[in-house]
Amino acid sequence: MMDVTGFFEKMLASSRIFKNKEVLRHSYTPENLPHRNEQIESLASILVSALKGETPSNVMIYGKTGTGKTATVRFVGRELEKTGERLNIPCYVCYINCEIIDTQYRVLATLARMFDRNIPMTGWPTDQVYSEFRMAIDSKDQTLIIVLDEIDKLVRKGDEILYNLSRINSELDRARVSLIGISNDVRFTEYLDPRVRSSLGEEELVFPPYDANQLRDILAQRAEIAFYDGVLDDNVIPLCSALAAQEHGDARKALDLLRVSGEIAEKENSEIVEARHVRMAIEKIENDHVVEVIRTLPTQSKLVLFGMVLLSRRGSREFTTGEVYDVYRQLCRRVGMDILTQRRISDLISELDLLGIVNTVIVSKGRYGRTREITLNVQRNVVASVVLEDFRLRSLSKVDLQYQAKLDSITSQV
DNA sequence: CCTCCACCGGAAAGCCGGGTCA
DNA sequence: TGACCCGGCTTTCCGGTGGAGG
Repeated sequence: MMDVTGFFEKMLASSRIFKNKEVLRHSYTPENLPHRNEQIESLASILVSALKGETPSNVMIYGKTGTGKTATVRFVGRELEKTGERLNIPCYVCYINCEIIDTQYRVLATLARMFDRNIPMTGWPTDQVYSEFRMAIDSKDQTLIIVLDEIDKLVRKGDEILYNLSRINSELDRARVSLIGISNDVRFTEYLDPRVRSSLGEEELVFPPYDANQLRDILAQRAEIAFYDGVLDDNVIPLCSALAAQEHGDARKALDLLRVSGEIAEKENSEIVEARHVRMAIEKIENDHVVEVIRTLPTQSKLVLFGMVLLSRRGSREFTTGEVYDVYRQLCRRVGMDILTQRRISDLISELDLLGIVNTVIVSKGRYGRTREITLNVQRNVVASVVLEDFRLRSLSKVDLQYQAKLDSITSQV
């Protein structure tokens, strides 16, 4: 039997990089938020009504991912609750992520459960859940701030819930409710009932992306807690910030980059994190992303992609829609899948282009027609190994080489 | 200058699984 | 429960096209 305790201790002791890695995760809400004072103050000035026993206006918050929307709301919400407690004025902030809780029923059930009501996962009429929730909160004089993060995800399934929540105050005697909606899509309100839209958008806050300098401050602040002193090379944080700033000023990406850089350094038992680790991290993140994208592709698209891998192993790097379609058809027969039309495959290829997995250019070869010229944009072996994970395509791995020979003989004849 | 290749890409309709409503 | 609807995927049909070769 292995000495497990010693094993873990050894691993822990060998980590000379991270002091507290949790700080670099998205879920962490820091003690203060650099470069968000303006937004914090605006939000606080709206929510302060709650401490005066009034109903705060509803707020819509817009901003791209990684601009600190959620962190700011969490932060201000926490301060509000703390202050309320101190002054003995009950204020509660209910945070709901609509990407996970994405139906009217589940939102109401989750809210009601926060007030200790027992609601079954499913089965009750929605009205009943609603009134259960209403009674739960109306039991005493209090202010409730309901935060609906990623609210656009909820709206796709109908705005009834928003309508109900936005007019709930008229059915309450003692409690007060106000809503905060968070969205990264500015246009989502277009699909709303005008009444809901105006009620929800009483106040609006916009979170601009961070620039490189701001990101640097954010990273520096977190790095201090996350890393041991002196393990970060001086140019690591500027590099991470600059790279993330190029890419839409997303603080989440910057933090990921920093964390992965540290993980890589740790794995290779390096004493310090250097610029080269950051560059490796970019590659790893990029690669993981590509793998994930390919993995979640429909099987048909994977087959098309696999055909492209085979084609690209041949002499020339680029190939046409027609060539891809021919190979694709043969692969379909091999694995016993339905053959889609060329029109459809053409669309699948466009999607792959959009995803950045391939590059396509429409070229005219005069007499020999007009077609897309396609090049693979990712490593062949990565594509092949991920595609072959698909259980319907397993049989291809054996076929691969013989097939390659056959393909070569066909193309050499032409 | 015209032809004609090999495909592009829009429009519309069919199919299918899932959800809704009376 | 069955009628109905919806959205995603796919097929069918078809007009459109840049440029090598005649």
